[in-house]
Amino acid sequence: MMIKDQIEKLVKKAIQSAQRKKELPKFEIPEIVIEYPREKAFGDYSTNIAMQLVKKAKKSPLGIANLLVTKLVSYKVTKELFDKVEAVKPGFINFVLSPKFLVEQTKEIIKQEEKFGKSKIGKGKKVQVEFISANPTGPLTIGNGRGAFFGDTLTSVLEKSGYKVEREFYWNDAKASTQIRQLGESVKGLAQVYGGDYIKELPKKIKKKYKKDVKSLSAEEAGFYAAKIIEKEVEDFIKKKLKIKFDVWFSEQSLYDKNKIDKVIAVLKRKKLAYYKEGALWFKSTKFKDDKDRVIVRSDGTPTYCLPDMAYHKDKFERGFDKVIDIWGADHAGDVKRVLGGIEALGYGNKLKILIHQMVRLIKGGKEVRMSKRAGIYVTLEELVDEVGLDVARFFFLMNSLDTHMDFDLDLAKERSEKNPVFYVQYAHARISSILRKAKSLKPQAKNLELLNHQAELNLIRQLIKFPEIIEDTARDYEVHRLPYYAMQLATTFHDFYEKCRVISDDKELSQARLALVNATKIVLENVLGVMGISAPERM
RNA sequence: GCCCUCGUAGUUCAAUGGAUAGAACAGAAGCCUUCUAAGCUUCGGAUAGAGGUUCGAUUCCUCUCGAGGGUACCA
Repeated sequence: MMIKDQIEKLVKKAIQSAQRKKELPKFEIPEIVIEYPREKAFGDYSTNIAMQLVKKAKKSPLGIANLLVTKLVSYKVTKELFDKVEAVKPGFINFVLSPKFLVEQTKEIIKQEEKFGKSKIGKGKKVQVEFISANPTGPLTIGNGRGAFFGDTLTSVLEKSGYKVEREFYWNDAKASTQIRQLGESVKGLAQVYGGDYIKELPKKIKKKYKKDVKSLSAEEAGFYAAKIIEKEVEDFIKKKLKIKFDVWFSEQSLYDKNKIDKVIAVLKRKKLAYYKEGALWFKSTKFKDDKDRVIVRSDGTPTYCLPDMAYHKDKFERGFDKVIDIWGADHAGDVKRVLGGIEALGYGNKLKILIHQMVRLIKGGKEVRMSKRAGIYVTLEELVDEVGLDVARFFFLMNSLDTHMDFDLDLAKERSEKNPVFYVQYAHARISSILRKAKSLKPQAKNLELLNHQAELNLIRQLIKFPEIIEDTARDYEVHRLPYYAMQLATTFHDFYEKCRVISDDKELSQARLALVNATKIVLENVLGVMGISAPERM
């Protein structure tokens, strides 16, 4: 059990005990939040429950805190876990972990190795995460980088938390869609909807691979073949350069081929959620909190994108996922209500979670440049990765919360890449590896750990044992940017330990203990970097 | 117009309603005869503005200003 949960339990027990003895009136106990205090002086964990109970208990916050602390310190478990539990104005209860407990945890880390941080909160649950899902009309841009690295890392976090996870990429490759037709027109040279050099190359590639002359193809077919070529290139790029593995590459066209589109229409009609107006078929999405009803089949008989969207999500749920997470850019934020309404209409309730990331603004020479795939103005993700390296690119994007509107300056990114904090974290790992190489004769094992009593040593352990909580919190709230910040904090704590405590010395027993701690740190660093898809170098 | 995000240090970003708002980069000053100085130590520097709710607001509510996105029988 995680230490946070244990504290929560203990506090709850203390409140209940006080209630039984009529020291506190009867009331329903609210959720007990355990947090990390900002200041080290306030201990390792802290709760504000006393202040929350003021109204219910009709007592002063500090009075409640003191009462609870009296109860808490009388418990046997408390004595084992904590050095100090104290009530502090204005009414916080602070917990300081005991060195004994910290040392025990270090053993646990070494024992569990790469399994450290795993939990069972997702046990038995199947989750699908769909991300990137860029249109097959051109290469991935830096804008796609956000969803790419976020999605990849989130799935790793979920896997570590016990979920069975599938990664899926959705290709909007339907011949009936406007963009594929327009792509075809661009390739045939009939229109210039999509620009960029790669468009000019496509007729040759189509000829080579499919033995077709684009001139003899319809716009739809030319677009479809062009899309297939682009898809292949993007898939290779994602696999080889981004090192992201998707389990499923889903084709929108397949929904048409398998008549899944018509089935949605049938369901909506049966549920009386579709109606004809002005020659078009409308979905009554206002019934599901959408701002207005949406056309699903145009008066010319072709479906709008709403329909395949619904069919696609219906298909996902028919595959038996307990939860489906979609990661979209803010340019699709307007579709959220409609899609949620759509799946509710089809009977899949609230199993869908849509995460929106804000756009990446491209800055050049201090000025914003409008990115446009259509106009061929953009920075590709490949350019960025080639320029700064995958580790830097991943860390850079992962550091931002999805809500942040990112300003991206390629020149600045290049200039700053060598100072990217990812190196700071990796350097900690390289230092550790170096120490372990030097100490080959002394095998790092969980021996003499009780000798670890220096503040720098204990602080390091404190950071290490946060890792499972970091993973669990992230699996719950999807705030993935927590990970890089944790990694930096852990590196800082390690570097501090390194400055203050020499690992290999004449004192063999202390050396062994410190080597064990260093080894535990290596394990956690590899874990957190691994989850983020970032390498942990042995040397730098 | 309406809807969704966002506005924090010179810059790029953090901060489940909590205690003295944190980092990194940039700037100033120090630290290598000892396990990697890609490191460590110290200093200066910020919540767009105005109200409100709360014991307590960067966080919640209202308004103003500013930025991005969306508002199609385009995707």
